[in-house]
Amino acid sequence: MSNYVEELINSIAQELNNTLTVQRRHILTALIKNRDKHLSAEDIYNLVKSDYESIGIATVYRSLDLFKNNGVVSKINIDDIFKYEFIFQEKEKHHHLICKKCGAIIDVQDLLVDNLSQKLRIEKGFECFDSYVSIKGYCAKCSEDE
Amino acid sequence: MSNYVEELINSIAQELNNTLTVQRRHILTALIKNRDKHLSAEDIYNLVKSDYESIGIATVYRSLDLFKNNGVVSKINIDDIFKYEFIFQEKEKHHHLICKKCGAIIDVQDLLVDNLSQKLRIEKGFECFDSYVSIKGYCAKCSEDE
DNA sequence: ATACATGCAAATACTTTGCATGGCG
DNA sequence: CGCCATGCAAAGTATTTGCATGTAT
Repeated sequence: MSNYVEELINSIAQELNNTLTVQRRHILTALIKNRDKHLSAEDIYNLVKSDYESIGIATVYRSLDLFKNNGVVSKINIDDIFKYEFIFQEKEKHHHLICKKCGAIIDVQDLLVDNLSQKLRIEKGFECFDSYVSIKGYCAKCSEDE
Repeated sequence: MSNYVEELINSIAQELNNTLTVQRRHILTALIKNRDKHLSAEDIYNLVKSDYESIGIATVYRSLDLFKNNGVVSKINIDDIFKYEFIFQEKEKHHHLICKKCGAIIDVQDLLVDNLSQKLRIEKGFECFDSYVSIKGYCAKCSEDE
């Protein structure tokens, strides 16, 4: 495993009061290594199983829930299926373009107005700490094919 | 039922080639009357059941799917549960502020930059036709209580 | 010894499907 | 008649839970 991934995981371990078991480390590793993909609970289960045979699916769900509650992963819904993704920076926005034709999921950032938090606080009194944006349409490739 | 709701349903019937059965009318009515709420499939089932006893849950799911595919309702995911809402205007955006404390769901519009579609087309070649935004945080009331 | 995490299997949603029936052109 | 929508029940998925066991302080 790369030093980078290892360091990242160790810093998360500290955040979680060093409660990172072997299983949880495997799950995090799978998420970090596949940060460009969006994994379902079962995807993660299978990935971990390939080098930690005895993992149970319940542990995967329990761990993902723990990570979600600690802001380590985000649980998103793409076309009626739940997927999990590692959150690299606290403030990173998780915005997706979803192609309705080929199913491609394109990550984008900074779609929202910059001062959104401030605007919401002033106009609505709403204190936001997480946002999720999904935009459906046709990706570049599929638009051409039209 | 108000004339308004009835007219609305009739216009949808036309869009769907007049395939609006009694059951589907009931489901639509429930959705329209509760347009300020976000209903789960079961919520809808129970609402319809109260004045159309024989409705089956499978019909609810099948109808909601039909409506979704015809752009009549949108299926959104709020805190890991699927909810359905009637779409009043073709171009209306489905943007929500979700309070993590009291669970309030506040609809907002025009959160995104105005020229988003154009920007996406130019920068990413992505042709968008629908967007969904969910922002989590504390609503005005719960922020105060902090 | 205590507390908590795990794996397994069973239980629980939630949603979809097969099929016989029914309504409508 | 032929077609499609329906209700019911059964089957599928996806996820959660109970519990005995294991592991680490």
